[in-house]
Amino acid sequence: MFNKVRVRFAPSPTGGLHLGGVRTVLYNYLFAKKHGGDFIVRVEDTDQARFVEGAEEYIFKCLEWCGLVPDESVLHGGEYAPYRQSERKATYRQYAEQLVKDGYAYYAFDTPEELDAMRERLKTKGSHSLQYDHSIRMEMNNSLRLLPNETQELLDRGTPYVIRIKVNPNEFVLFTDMIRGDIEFDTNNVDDKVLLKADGMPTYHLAVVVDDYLMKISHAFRGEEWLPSAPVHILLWKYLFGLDAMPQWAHLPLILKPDGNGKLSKRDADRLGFPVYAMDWRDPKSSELTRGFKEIGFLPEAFINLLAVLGWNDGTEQEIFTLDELIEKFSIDKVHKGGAKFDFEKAKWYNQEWIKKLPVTNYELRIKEHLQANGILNIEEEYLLKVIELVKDRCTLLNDFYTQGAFFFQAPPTIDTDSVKAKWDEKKNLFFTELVRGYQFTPVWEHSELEREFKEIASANQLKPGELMLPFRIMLVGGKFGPGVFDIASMIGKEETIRRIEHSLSLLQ
RNA sequence: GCCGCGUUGGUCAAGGGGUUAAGACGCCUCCCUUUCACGGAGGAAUCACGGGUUCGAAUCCCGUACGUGGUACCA
Repeated sequence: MFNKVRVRFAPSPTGGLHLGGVRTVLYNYLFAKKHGGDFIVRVEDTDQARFVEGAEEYIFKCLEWCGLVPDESVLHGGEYAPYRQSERKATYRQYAEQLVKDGYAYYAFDTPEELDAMRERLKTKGSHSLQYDHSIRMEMNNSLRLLPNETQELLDRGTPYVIRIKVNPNEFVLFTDMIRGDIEFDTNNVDDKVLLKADGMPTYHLAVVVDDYLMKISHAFRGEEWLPSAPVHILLWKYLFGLDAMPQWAHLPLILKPDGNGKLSKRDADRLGFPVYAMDWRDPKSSELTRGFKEIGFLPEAFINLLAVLGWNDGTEQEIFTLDELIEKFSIDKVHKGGAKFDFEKAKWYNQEWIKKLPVTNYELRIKEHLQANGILNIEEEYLLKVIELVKDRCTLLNDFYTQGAFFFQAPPTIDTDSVKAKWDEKKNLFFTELVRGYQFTPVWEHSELEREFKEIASANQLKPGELMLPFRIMLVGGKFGPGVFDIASMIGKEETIRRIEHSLSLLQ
């Protein structure tokens, strides 16, 4: 009988939720749901210096938007509460002390200045490593070097200290990563990481192991940037709970910036003009706003979809997946080892596909919001639906519905008369004057009737419809884009059509 | 510097000893369309490099290069 699958996403509430973070959530979620397991969100707020107001609520809002609902979290409750590490502070100390007692960890009293000095010393000595490790620890101010009574005295005096893991040299730490296979670390290269900070908070290293144990996590997914510290975690598992209880690890590939190299960061987004955060994030200190995928006009279905296939595919040609399909088809051994460069063009393509795939009613409200945000009020439901149907093929983002459809609601603010002027003459002027007169008496204001009449007046004036269509379009739309002209005319109605023709005519005088 | 991980077209990628090395995005050409899109047809890679192993390697092994991550009382 296997233990129940339990996975966790462990964000630290320090700012916007990065794309890579959402993908980590997604893979966690897919894996859990595929195996009938639980998806837990645990807030890793052990660094009080980096705490950011509102970041936690923001993360949950992003997850909600994405449709990735946790089974247990600070918000959703659960039997392993609390799910906020700052509220579990006392627990970690207990385990840290236990490690000291068992000889796997020690107290270190070195001040930050002393640590700097130590690194400086090693640097000038030409050392390969500047780490606080087995090679240097007997020269430092810690309970390993000090006599027991000296240590006790420092402790009694309330000297600030940290607890560090004692990594033995000349050993090999081996483990099997679900994505990368067997990985081996030489403990000579592993440093004595701080487990418990001077403020009594655990570092990530201690907290992740303790909580994964206490919360019965079965599989641990995290970014590749954690790989180098994996041996510390494995050692901790060995010393504290035994390797048998340890979850299986999976280190996910990174999402790289599209140009150059390196991890995709918020800076790149600003530079290249696309978002990296799931939703808008406003920094409470600087009040600087960083745009999110949601607000820029992405559908959550598309966002999830494009993230899922950035580093994973099911081996077939399928590219469009619903969440349910992803749950069904996801498998960890199809996840790539190498990082993937993020391609915003392809991201937009996914959104476009989802706009086409989803029923309009799914996102109609969001389009309405975009229109309203741009000053188009008084939107009638039925009319909006027709507009959406007419322009959706040319929209990749939700706010494209404004640029592609605004003229259905209001006269274009500018008319591209330059595109007309070159071939404009009195004959055409006359044609449109007659068209206005004709349209005034059109009995049925409808596509085919309008087109029939248009062509009739054209041939009466010995003009080809072809050379009149573009001017007509520009009069109604303002530029060279949009659906069929007669569709537009029939939509905006007789009065408005005539008004726009006359307005353009006056501009062309 | 040291340690780890990675490397198939511009990008995402299939492919795991014998293939004309899929497909998608983007780009270009053409068709459709009296606009723009949508849609359709086509064009562009010998798999980082060098050695092996093998009758045969993008696929296995070893080096090198390059990239990337870590090297904090941050996660």
